Amino acid sequence: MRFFTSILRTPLFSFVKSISFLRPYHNYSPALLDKCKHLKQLNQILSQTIVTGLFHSDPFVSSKLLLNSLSNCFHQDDPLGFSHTLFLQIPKPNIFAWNFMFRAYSNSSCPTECLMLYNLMRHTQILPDNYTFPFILKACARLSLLEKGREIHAVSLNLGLEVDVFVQNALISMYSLCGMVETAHTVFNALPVLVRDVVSWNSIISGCMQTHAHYGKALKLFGGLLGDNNVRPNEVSIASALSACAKLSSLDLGKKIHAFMITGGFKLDVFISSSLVDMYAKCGQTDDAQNVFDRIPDKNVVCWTAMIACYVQSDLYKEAIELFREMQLARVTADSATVACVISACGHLGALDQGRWIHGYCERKGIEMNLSVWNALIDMYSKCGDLNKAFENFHFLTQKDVFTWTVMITGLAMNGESDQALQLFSQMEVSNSVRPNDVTFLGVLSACSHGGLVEKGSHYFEVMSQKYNLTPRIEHYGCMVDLLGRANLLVEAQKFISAMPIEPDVVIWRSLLFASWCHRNIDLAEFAANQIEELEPRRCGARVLLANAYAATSRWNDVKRVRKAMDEQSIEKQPGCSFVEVNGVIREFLVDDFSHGRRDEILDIVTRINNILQHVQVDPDI
DNA sequence: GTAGGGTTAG
Repeated sequence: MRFFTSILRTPLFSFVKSISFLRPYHNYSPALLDKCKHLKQLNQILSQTIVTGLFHSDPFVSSKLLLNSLSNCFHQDDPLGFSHTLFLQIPKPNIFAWNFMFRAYSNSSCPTECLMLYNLMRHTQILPDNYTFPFILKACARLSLLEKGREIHAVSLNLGLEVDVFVQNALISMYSLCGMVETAHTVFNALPVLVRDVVSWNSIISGCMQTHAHYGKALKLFGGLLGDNNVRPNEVSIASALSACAKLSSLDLGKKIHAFMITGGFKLDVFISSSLVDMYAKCGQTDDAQNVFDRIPDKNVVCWTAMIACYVQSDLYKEAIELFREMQLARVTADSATVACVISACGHLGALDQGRWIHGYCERKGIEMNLSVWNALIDMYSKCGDLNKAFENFHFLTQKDVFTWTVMITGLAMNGESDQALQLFSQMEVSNSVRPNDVTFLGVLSACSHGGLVEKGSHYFEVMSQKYNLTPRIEHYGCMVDLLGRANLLVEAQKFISAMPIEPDVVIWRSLLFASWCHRNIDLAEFAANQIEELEPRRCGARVLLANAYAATSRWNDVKRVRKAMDEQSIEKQPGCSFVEVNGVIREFLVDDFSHGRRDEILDIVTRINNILQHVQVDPDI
């Protein structure tokens, strides 16, 4: 192909062009071109049209050839290069040829090229038409070029396209993707009711969803679409509405839309099914998500990822990794969204070997390493205790977002590096590129708590609301109680709880109970345990801690009393549980659980597994 | 022309 591309630029090409009038025209056949699926065939036809002169004299022929090369996309590394060269050889491309190029570039990885070509066209006699504008506006939207978009809008008005529904729909999308939802609404409202179609509705709905997170507004608009007698919603409308329900965790409405879909005879395609899986997942309905997922016949990467993400969101990390494995066996290649979820699962399990393997998998499979993946990796390495590797990746990133800073700060805090965590937070503030959010402050406060830095903690608690206008959530109050409690400031901790503007939950009382136990304050421990019992009468955690507190002060009768009460109410102690990675295999261990064998037996099994693994050739991607 | 999945958390 490269050979041919270069031919187009050579003097030989000009020579053939100049003698082409000598040849007859009858070799070209449009029907033949429609069937052409290989570069070699296209080259043959193209050569014929050049030799016969048709390529340069008949705009229909050159446009048809261009369209064929674009739709076949012959070269994977540079999918549009060949077509672009071909296009430049057309002496006076008609509007069809221009629009083919605009369409291709507006969907490509370099939409800028679309605008460059548009500028080129504006220097010719050819005027844009109603097909041109949607492509150019899409390129503006993808590049967030609001001013350029406005300019194009003005040109379209000059050409009298204010009631063309294709152009208006593209304007709605462009304005909302450029952050101008209000203007998008103005365009939508200005469309005569009989002109509006389902794409107009879908465009304004997804506009509300994408950049400004106006999920409630999106659902109201979906209601408006249902009430529009001239338009019937389609699969795109349903997918957007489900996505809004997912974002709002609105299970009732999500179920209603699911029912509406079934009764309305909508096609349950892989797109809608993925939205359904996600909706049930975000509403905490793992079983329903699983049911929908199991029934999807041709599962693609998106629905696999939606289900893996569902497991991660429900803290089912082992299941998430297992499903990823099944996805490998189904020969579906993961993408950046999938690996971000799976890496997160590895982090939560402390599965460093698996996490490293997935890092390598990304490199082997050429998965796009976007910021979400790097953030998940940094988080995974620090959760697994490999702070050096986490830092190495953190420093490697030239662009950092609020997740990047937050995972690193939190990672340092949880590894006991409080001073370093606070230093990094200062760096974040100085860099002034990213604004910390409420989760960043959870990291900062937990660093203070683990380092016993009471004054600093109180300072940052103030900074959070006063400087950054962030309202502390129950989690932040929890950090503060933990901070005061660990520092043996039990009275202050109790006062702090009383002064909280929100009702304390069990986690707050558990922190106080734990601190009271550590510092042997039995009265306060009893008080906190009572509070927990009121909130969670069937759970045993508080009583176990209280019994431990009595034991720590040798109050054996009280220990017996608490244990007896637990027995009488048939409340059993929940066994502690932890995950251990043995040569990349995640094993779950419970306290007093010998299902994996006794210690020497476990070691024996581990040795045997190691021996087997040494002699087995495992496909590294399965 | 419009559509689905992702990273941080006491």
